[in-house]
Amino acid sequence: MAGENGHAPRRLAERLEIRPDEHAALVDGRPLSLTMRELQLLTTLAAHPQRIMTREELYSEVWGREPRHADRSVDVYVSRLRSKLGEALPDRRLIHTHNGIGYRFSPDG
Amino acid sequence: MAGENGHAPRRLAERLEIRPDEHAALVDGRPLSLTMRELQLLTTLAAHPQRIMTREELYSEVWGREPRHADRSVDVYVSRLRSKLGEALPDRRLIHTHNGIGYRFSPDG
DNA sequence: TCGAGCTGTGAAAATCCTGTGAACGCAGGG
DNA sequence: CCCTGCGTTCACAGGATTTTCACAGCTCGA
Repeated sequence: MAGENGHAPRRLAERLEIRPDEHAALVDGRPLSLTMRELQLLTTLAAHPQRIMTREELYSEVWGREPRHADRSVDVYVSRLRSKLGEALPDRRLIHTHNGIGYRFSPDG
Repeated sequence: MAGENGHAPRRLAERLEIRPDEHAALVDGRPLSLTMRELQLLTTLAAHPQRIMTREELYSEVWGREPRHADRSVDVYVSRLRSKLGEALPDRRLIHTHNGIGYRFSPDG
C-alpha cells in the first residue's frame, strides 16, 4: 500500500520545508513559530500547490467542520500566516488571494 | 456520456487549460489571476471553439440577463481578458473580433 | 492564582472588482 | 479631407471583498 496520509514532508521553493508529523515548518532549516492553526492551514494550502482552494474547503480541512455563514476565520489566519512567512521570506509571496473564491499556495512566489 | 454540462476541463492550445469547477484558467499549469467575470467570459468563449458568438449571446451567458441597448460591457471585458492572456501567452491571439457580430475563440492562436 | 499565548469574532481600514461614459484609433464612403 | 460607424481602451465612482486590528474568553504551565 502506498499508505499516503498526506503528511509527508515537503520541500518547497528550496527554502521552505514542512514537516507536519513534527509539527514544524522550516525556513532555511530554522523553524517558524507557528501556532497549531497556522501550521494546519499552511500544511493544507501547501498540500495542493497551484490549486485555488475555497474558504469552505480550507475551513473544512483545518477546522474539521463546516464554517458559519460569512465566517472570516480563514482570512484572519491567512493574514497571520503571511505575516510570519513574510518575516522569514521577505522576497516571496507564497499565498495568493483569488477574489471571490479563496486562496492558492504557489511554491515559487 | 453525452451528459455534457459545459463544465468539463478543457485543454487548449497545448498550454491553456480551463477548469470552471475549480474557478481556474491555467497557463502551463499555473493559474491566471482572473476576476469572476473574466473567467466566466473566457469559459463561455472557450466552450464554443471557432464559433462566432454575438455580444448578446455572450452577455446572456455570462451576465444571465439581456444587455441594455448599446451595452459595451462585453467589449470591455474582452479587452481585459486579452490583456491578461497576452501577458501569459504573448505569442498567441486567442480571441478574434468579428466586425459587426461579436467574438470567436480560437484555441490555436 | 497569575501571566503568556492561542482562538475566534466584530468591525474599521484598505484594496479590488464592476459597470459605465467618454476618448481614441482606424477604415471606408462621400 | 471630413464624417461616420465600430471596436478598443482609459478613467472613475460605487459597491463588494479582503486585510488587519482590537479584544474577550480559554488553556496551560509556572
